[in-house]
Amino acid sequence: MERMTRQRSAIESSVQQAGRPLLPQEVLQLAQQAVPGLSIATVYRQLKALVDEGALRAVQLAGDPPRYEPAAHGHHHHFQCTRCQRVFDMHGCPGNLAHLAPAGFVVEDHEVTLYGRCADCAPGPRTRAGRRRATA
Amino acid sequence: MERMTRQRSAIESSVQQAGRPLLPQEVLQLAQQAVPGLSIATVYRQLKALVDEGALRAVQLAGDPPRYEPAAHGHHHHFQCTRCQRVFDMHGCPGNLAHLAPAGFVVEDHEVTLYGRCADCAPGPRTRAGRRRATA
DNA sequence: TTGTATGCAAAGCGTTTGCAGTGAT
DNA sequence: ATCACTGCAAACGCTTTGCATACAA
Repeated sequence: MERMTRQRSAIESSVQQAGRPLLPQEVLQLAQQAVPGLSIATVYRQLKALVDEGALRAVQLAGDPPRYEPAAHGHHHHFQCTRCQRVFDMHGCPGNLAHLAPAGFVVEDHEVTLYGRCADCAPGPRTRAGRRRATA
Repeated sequence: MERMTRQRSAIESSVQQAGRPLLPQEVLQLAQQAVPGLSIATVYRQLKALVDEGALRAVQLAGDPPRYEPAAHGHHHHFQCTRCQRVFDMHGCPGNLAHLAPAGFVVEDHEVTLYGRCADCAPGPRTRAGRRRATA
């Protein structure tokens, strides 16, 4: 079975603690803080293994490379900031989408993604100079 | 400006007449019926140019490479068959999605994709043996 | 004639994989 | 002592790009 290596736990906990879906490169950078010599190949291998085991889920959107998040988060959708490109979780689900499909089509699943400005990048009166970026 | 070459018109009309978003490889195959020597590099170059000019739109979903459709189709969403992987247009739009975003987030756009079985690949009573695949 | 568009092949880029060495069990 | 895991580098698949030629204007 799977062995508990420093690499594996560093990769898994990076994703578990991130609070938003992470790119493989972001996982590498975070996990390298715990395991300096960590290679990108191991990140890819472990991310794939963790997805297969059901610990993580791949979030694929709009031509971007896949991001990874804890599978425990349950059904939800995502919001991508058009300025900083980061992806955030959204709670709630529009539901009742099956009627959009053409006649004779069977709907099994759905994906909803919103695009716009995250709280940090939003324009207008709420903008404060010097606001720090959300936890990476 | 853009020159009207055989390659360009073959590529554009392939996408215009397809009836569903096409992958670059599919565009190549269709356009090669009109221009046998057509190269994949030219397909990529022209697809990019046509998107920049506003004639086509790129449809990007779930880790797949981008597909291309006529920009004239207006706002709509897509359905991807989990069996044949083809992508189809859906008319209609759930609307009222902005409330899903976290407080302070500004929604500018949205993307909705349904997954399931297309009419050709649907299970159950409608299935007929020997049914031919829809026009590729 | 002029310069963009093309075809070919090489280069990129993110991801995957073969291999021999490392280290968890 | 095993044998899965790791790092490295080569291999991959898709897309882009450099370059000399072809051809639309």
